[in-house]
Amino acid sequence: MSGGSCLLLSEKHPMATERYNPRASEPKWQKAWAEKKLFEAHNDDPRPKYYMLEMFPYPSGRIHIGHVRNYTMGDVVARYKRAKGFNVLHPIGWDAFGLPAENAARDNNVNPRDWTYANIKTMKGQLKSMGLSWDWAREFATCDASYYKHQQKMFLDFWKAGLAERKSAKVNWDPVDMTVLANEQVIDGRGWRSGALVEQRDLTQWFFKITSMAQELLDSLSTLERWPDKVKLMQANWIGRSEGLLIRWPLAAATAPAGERELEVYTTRPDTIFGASFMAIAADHPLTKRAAEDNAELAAFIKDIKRGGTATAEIETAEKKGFDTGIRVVHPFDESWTLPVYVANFVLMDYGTGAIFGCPSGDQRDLDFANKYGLPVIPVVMPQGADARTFQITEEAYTDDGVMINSRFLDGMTPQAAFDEVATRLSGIAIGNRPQAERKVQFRLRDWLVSRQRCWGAPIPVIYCDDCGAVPVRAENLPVELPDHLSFDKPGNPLDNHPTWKHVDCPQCGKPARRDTDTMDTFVDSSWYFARFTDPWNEAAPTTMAVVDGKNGWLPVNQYIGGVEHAILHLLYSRFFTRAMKATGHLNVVEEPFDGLFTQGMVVHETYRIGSGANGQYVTPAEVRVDMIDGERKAALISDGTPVEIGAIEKMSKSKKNVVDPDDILANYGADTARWFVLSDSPPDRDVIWTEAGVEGAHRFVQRVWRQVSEAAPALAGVSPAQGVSGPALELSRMAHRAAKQVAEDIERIAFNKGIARLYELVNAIQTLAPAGAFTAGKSEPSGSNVLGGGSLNPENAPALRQALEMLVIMIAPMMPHLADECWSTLGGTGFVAERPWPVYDPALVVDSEIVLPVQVNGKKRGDLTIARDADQGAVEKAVLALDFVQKALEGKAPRKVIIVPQRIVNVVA
RNA sequence: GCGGACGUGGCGGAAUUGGUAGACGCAAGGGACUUAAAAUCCCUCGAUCUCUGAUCGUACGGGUUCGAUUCCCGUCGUCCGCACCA
Repeated sequence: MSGGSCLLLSEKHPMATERYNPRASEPKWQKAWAEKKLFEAHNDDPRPKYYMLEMFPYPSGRIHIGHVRNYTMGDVVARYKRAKGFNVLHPIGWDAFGLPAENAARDNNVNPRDWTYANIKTMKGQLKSMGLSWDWAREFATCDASYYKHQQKMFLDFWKAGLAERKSAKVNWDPVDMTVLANEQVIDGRGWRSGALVEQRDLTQWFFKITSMAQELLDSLSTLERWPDKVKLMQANWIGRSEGLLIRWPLAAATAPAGERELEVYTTRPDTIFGASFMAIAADHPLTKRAAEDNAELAAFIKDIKRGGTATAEIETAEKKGFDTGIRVVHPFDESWTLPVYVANFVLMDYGTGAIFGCPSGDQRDLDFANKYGLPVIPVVMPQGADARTFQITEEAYTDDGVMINSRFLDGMTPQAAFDEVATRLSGIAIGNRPQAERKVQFRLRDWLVSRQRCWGAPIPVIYCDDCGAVPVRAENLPVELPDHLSFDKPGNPLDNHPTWKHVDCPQCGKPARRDTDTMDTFVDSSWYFARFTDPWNEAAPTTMAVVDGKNGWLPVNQYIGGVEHAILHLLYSRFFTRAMKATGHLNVVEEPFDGLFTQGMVVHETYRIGSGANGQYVTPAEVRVDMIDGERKAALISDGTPVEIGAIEKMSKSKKNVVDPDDILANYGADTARWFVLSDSPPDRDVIWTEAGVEGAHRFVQRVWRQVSEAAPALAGVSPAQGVSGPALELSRMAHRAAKQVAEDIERIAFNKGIARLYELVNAIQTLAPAGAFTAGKSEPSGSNVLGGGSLNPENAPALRQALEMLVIMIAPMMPHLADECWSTLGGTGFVAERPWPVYDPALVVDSEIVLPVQVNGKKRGDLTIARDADQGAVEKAVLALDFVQKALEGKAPRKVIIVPQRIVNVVA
């Protein structure tokens, strides 16, 4: 066992059959498929449509093993669906805008465009060697002007429709990437790409109004039956709906700054209103600003918490701090009850109203705050059955359901009833022209900030004129193309620094004006590419209404496959974009872009390290050999035998060096072996551990199939396939037909590992019933248990063997398409396997006429009963009670009960 | 802190609605073939014991059931998402 090179393919064999050589075979078939345009879909093909899509790659330079797994899975589904008679659309393109190109451009003094297209060329070559059944005729990159032109058109359409707007807001600023980020792109307070602590800045930027669809995006999750629950839950949490009450608290006149009358708060727990003991408002709250005008101490406090609070991450860990403004509010249900108003560092200005009422007994954070500042703690909800007179809250808030106490007219109610009672009463009281409280649904979701201060993206097609303001670029002037030359000499956005690009005349008045030098978030590019694939040739419009969706259209994507890391960002944005496209006339009916979603696991690998601690150095699997020494796996450097420590199994990463290069695998073993390996063993949604031994196992299987087929082929020349009727031929047909049924079901359910196990079983059975080698070598063993007779293939059995092998070849084709075609042509088949339909199984062959029923006594298996499949319950019971071990267990007594689960099991209760 | 998922041999994992636990693969051990190696083929492979059989066994402790890997309650552990969201 080693992680190093492999010589398998260069070995010479004196045996009759040559080893299968993927290096010769795979390019041959890839070329033949391309020439036949086998995988190009036609929009006017009358067969039922099936749209199979994998998340398209970013052209980083080289493919990684995760691509191999993702695209193999999609290819299995695409090839299978073709065999099932569908007109399959299986396109590929490039998510080609983004920061790595800019960084490469800056560091190596190249044009980001050249860098990107060179990478695409390299990766395209690599991916083509995998034999994926993609429709390359529809390929595009999002950095093609012919693509982003339409995106710019849709941006303007969204603007016109009120789905995009320019507004000033507090935004996340990434100080390393020097750009703003959307909320979704801030992870643990850091930029999703740079990892830098994100700062808050007030800027005027473009937003897509995704919040206007918050309710709809939430509700429609329940219609996505073929999405993982996990992803739906993550989206639901992200949208973060809550139901509450907006309550206006009058300020006590003597304590309020001049002109200030009330404080409006949002709460989801109005039932706890009699447990309120303080109000807390954000540092940015207007009332805070008023209060600080003549309170230097407060002003200093605000300055202090704002300094600590520029970075989101710091807010999260900061100690809870408050400052009593001296302002008092009056309790809505008791004019004589006033509560202090604090400025607190834990209250966020951009959620709710930026103000809360604190109920210490029902909220841990409020309790901590109250204990710190000596504020009252009044229990208002207690568990069922507790004693209201003695129930107390000291260190731990009570947040569960229960009974209302210490709450006057709410006492004895459930919190839910109390919620409604408070809502009803306060809604009925008017202050000025408005009720004192109203029900309000609040979302956590914020609008999608799409402006980026970057040069390698789709330009925002807006011109700013001193007189006319923000003016859309005229449709006939689209696309707004990026300039050919970009200079990274100066800091900041090269588009902004460009000497001429931004200077244009106002489309409205003709006066000199300036372009928007921001580009769109690259997640905009990937929010509609799936729609563009349906007709990438349309120059006039983003989509062609006749084919994009609806009766004769492609969308929604039937099966989408990609990484779970896009569970929120890409998938939520795409769902919004699809709705926005429908609203602006770019789609007919579809609102959900992806009917079926599958999130595949990662490819992980052991790590290898020399030395430990700070001196430890990771080494690549290719440099290491692993041997079994005294039952223990030991690793050492191949070069000089230096001992190497075997570390944890982790996601492949450059820093841990636990990467395997797909190119090496493809060169050593071929695409089919790589494809087969990434599909076997682990369920597709879980991580798969890459091991050299596993790859070699996959390669052994490739050779086994080849040997089986190629050695039987001469004996099968001129034989027509047919089902076997008896003996080993019948058994062979049973196995093949059963596999045809099961493998299809497994692929439909995206359980490729199980389908592969079935195929192993089938090959094992074929090998037992028709031993390879017997056809060519003179040393066969004639036997009644296989299809041979007298040392060669019994002619009576030949049709069944031919059928089983043909079925096998068609069934392995989705996973190992090159080997399948090589086998197919060796068997004398015409055309390509990809043109063959999926084998139809004979239902009579997949059920046995006799079944083996396990027999339990008192729930423990004691033996089997072989009986006719259609035997009735009475016959089964009789036969069971006659069994030796049952008789013995019953000791002559009658059974208390006999439970017969038809076709499954019998349990005798003694 | 909140929400969710998961826990099965030496390893990856099967077991479709509660019905034979360990399919299939990997690793390991033994054998055949070979001058030798590779390749290939055959056999063994959850644990224990009084070994032609029996007992135990799906993280741990309970429960429901004729029957539990599967359902319920509790404990422990691992992973993921969100996180001062009022």
